[in-house]
Amino acid sequence: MGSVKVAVTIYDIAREAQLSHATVSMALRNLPRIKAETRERIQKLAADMGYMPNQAAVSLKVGHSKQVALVLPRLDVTNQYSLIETFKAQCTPDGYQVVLLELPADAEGQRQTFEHIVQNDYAAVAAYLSCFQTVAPAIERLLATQRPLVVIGPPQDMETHPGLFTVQVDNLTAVQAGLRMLLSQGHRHIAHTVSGDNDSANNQSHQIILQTLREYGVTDWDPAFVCRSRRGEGMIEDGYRAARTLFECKPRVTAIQCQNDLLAFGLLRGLQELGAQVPKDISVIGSDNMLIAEYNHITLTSIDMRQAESAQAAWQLLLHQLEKPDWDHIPNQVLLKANLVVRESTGAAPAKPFSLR
Amino acid sequence: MGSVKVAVTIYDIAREAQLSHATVSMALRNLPRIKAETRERIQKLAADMGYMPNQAAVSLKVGHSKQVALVLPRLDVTNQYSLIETFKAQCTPDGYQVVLLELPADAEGQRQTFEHIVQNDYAAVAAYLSCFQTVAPAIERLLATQRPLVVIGPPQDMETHPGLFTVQVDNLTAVQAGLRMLLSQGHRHIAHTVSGDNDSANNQSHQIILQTLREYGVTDWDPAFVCRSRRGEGMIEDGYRAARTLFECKPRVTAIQCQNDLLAFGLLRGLQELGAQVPKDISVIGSDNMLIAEYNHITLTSIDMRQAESAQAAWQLLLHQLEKPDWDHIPNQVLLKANLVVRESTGAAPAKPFSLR
DNA sequence: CTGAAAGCGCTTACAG
DNA sequence: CTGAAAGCGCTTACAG
Repeated sequence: MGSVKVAVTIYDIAREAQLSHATVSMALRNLPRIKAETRERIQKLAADMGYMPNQAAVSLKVGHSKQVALVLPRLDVTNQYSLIETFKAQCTPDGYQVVLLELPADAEGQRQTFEHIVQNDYAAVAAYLSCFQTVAPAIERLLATQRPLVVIGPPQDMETHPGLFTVQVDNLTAVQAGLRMLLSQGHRHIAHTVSGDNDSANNQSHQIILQTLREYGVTDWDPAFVCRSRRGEGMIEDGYRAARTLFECKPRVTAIQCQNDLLAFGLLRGLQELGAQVPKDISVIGSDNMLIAEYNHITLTSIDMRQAESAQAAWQLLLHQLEKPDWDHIPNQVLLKANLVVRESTGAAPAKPFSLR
Repeated sequence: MGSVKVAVTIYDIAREAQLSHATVSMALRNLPRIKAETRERIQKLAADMGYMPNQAAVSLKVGHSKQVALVLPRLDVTNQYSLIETFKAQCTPDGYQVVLLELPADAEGQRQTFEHIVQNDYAAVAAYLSCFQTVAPAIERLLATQRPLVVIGPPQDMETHPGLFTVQVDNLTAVQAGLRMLLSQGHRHIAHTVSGDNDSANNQSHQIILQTLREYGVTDWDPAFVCRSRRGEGMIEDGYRAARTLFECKPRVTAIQCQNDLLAFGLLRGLQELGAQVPKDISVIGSDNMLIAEYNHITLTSIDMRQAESAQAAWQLLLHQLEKPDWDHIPNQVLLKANLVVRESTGAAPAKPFSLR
């Protein structure tokens, strides 16, 4: 039988130091009330004994921890890489630990995740969302706990709640810029991937596209290209499959705007296998501007969603609220604009649209 | 002033129900000791009042939570995607919440991360590591807390500790298989990327390569191609830069084995810009078998690190230990073998090695 | 400058 | 079947 080693507590230190546990607590927290000499003695003793504060006890007493939850919808993290990195790089120096939570796709899983957050005393919460509506009930629940909460993401369907901070990344302007570029290059039959999901960001992009096409007099063409798009890496495969379907459903297509770079990568491979050349036969635009977009065989025109800046803004909002809470204030909101990054995958419209065999 | 809303506790429910808080607690935990009628009444009341247990209090009392920490070295998660997904998919049905923690590259950051874990009552911990030595002190610290801990990863430098479970993925055999394939295809001047870091997995791969080359009588060639390789997405860029250097440092090279798919992707782009064709002029092997490897313009030969199976094995070990702890047992260990997946980026050696302009 | 006491919200023996 | 009590490890008024 191994001897059961129990964690050392302030009581153990107190006994050893012949002091009260309250004094030990204060000494460890470096309160000036305690004589410098005693403070040092205790701190040394604590270190020697391998003392580590029990955060559950601290949490229970003070009502919150030094942990910040970063909630992400599926960790298809390549495109969220800089978001996570930047967020972490900001929190750490301020003394907070970042904990990542994946938000499942199903409503029940989302409920559970937010329940977990409510039950554990996170100091603050940042959630990256591509669709607000589905998680609205869960968010509501969190808001009741009076802890700083920021929602980051493109959706324009975000609701304003007192106490809810938002960092919105407007991608509609960039989507429109991409479309206008294509139109100016002679494209008329431009497809836009739409997912079956209730993804508001995607829906809004589509509305803008419809509207812009109309402005340019394109009325005999339905841009909606419905294709399955799982979240996460599976999207690559979905894009791959979509290549063939694209020409079947939209025979005259010469350009396509994808909702995601992963989908675009899969699509590029699919197009290659069909013998369609990019951008000679068909132009492709992605979204998220993953680093790999810049290093692909055919570099990918994409939309930079300003992940790093979002993370920065999000943490600033949270930190401000953590340092001087002000709950009866109008919800604070940061707006960023996504950028179109033009690369090799887009070009002049072909004289004749590509067709299968 | 908004009214300060305090969370509802079992005392609030007790008052409302005219019962003791102990009874409420037991009723909520569904103990059969409490009359079914009262149980239901209380549970309904709790739901109506929006009661949520304070996990800090529970933790403090019972000594651990229902959270499992999954520690990953940098969330360059594309290649860890299936690991995370599989792990989560396993824990959730068993009633555990997975929390992701990123292990920083610096020793101090690693210490902090493990300190955080020790201080918070995670039920169990799984850590994916590519190098054991650097985190050994931090692991030591964790082991003292007597909570199930499993280390997943390729490093063969893992130490055995009582109470430490390991899931080792042997990639050496696959690395060797890749090399032998290249040799059999006529390659002799085969490079292998080595990072400056103290990455034991990488070092061991290199030893195997040296040895295998010697077995095949290749003694006039140093395979070591030192190239910077940051972790995370930056690796793509490092690979891109490496293309030019490769031909400068290793003029007769006809094949290269990369330590990571991201590095390989960057390299492929670099090679393309230099006018080197893959695999006609040079063969490339990656590692991790990211999904995108299969959909690249030139599909990438890579090494499948069996991430999903690792995650599965890891959770099985943890769960077993959580259900019937047995600390005085010899450390349990699972061994998986990585697979070489051959695709388009490798082929017969060229008659004449490629050279810059 | 230090200590005794109360309390954060829960669970679990121990009585009744 | 239910309740009163003790205690998990801390922090923070309140006394001295």
